[in-house]
Amino acid sequence: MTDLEETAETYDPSRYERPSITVDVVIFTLIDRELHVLLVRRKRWPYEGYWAIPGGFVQMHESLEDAARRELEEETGVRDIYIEQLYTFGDPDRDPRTRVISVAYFALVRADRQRLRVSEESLDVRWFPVRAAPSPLAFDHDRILATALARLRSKLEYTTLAFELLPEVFSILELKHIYEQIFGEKLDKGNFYRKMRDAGVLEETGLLREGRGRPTRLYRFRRDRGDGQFVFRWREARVDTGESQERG
Amino acid sequence: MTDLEETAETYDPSRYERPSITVDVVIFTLIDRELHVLLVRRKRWPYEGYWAIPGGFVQMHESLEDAARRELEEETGVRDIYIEQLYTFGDPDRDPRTRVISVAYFALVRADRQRLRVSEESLDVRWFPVRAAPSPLAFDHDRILATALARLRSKLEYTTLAFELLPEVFSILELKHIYEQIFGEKLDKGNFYRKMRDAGVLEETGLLREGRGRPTRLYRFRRDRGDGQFVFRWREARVDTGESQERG
DNA sequence: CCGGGTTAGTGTCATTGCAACAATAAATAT
DNA sequence: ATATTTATTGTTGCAATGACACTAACCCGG
Repeated sequence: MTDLEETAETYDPSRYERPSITVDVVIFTLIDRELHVLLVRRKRWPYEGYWAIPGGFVQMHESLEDAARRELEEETGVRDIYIEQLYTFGDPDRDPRTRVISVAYFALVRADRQRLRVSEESLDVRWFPVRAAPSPLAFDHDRILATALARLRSKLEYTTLAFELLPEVFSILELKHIYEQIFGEKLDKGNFYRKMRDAGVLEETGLLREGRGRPTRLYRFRRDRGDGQFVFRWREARVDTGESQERG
Repeated sequence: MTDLEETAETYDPSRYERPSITVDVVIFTLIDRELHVLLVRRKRWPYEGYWAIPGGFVQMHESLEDAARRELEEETGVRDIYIEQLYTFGDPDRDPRTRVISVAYFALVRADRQRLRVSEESLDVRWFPVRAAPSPLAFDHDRILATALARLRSKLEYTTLAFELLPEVFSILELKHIYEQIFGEKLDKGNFYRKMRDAGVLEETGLLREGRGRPTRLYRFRRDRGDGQFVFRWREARVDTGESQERG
């Protein structure tokens, strides 16, 4: 029942008709304090000319996450970033050519690390503000994008994920801006300060940034902490991070 | 880059070497007030004689969830239950025969619905108490089981999932027992009562169950509510529900 | 019929977390 | 100087929670 059932001798991989497997990677970043997503414009049928989430085939020797990282690097030139598996989309008719099952990943890139590189396989590659992304996207990619956004929102509440979107050094109010952007609601300045200070995940750099008003203290994210008891919670509502099911 | 790149004419599915795709389903239920998981004993190489999580091939025409439900029914005869996608496991060497990618699902069956049916494809099929499950399991199934348990624990905190493990009609203290079992810690009787009563997801049946002491009031789960603002939270700690990443 | 055992269910209260919002601090622009 | 802008800290009241003590309803044995 489990997995394949042949013995070593009788097993023949070509006996079964098999779906194709791709990984698609939803990459978010922050540009001009706004959340952006990376899309590529398709060169060929089907959905020629449509924008799509970058992705590609899983090769036989690499793990799924390796495949996602490889595709990501081929697409953007960025490495060593935050990435996690999102959901696997496998409706029989999501691709008109053949059965294609896509393991979707979800990635965050730092604002100061963008070195976008256009691939030869597509017409164009661009960052879109998530609020102004083209629609519809190719295949079921609208749904994948929506799932990624839900996951992002959900995890912001109880992880330290927001820091992955910021540059090395940042101010508390820049961090607050991210939360507001992604939650789509205003947060109280004072309460935000307190919560962040007390969370113990910020390291003071001693740096100041001059501006129109009082200069801002700049902080660094303490990676050593954070992956522990850390829980933000800004409101009661919970959104599903997975799909049908979860909110988890 | 996204998905396949051939045109209609040049596309040839056999051009690429492809992994095999299976679904594995981790099924939990409650027997004698204890959490159990369904395992099957393998008949053939590899891992002959080892216990494994039930699963099987995805057919070309069916969705992943349909595949999971079909396998589940073939294995247990149970239908119309709670099921959700868990995680996709795809390490290149997780199966010694060939590359096999497994989309794992996570299911809960009601205690009063078990009609276990042994399949012909395996030596045995049995419910194991999760605390006393055989180890190691076949393939990477220990890891899959651990992931499912983490997801279960996590979702109990903010969903109404616990009810899926109970019979139609139950007492509040039975519900409390589930939480205690799965969280592995004692909960306060009084606080539990209040929380459940105020959550607005219980419907009084008027029924009583006689026992040694004072009779218990029996309740029904209000499916109409629940999938809304409903949030239980019994402690601060959060565990990841996915894998590397989540808790979501 | 009375008191102890057992399980079910309610009340009380002090602590904590958090949100609203007011106040102060440190710079720039005119 | 004084207004303006942005940053940071204080105060306060409410609501959720946890610890724990208490009451309720049944059985049973004398």
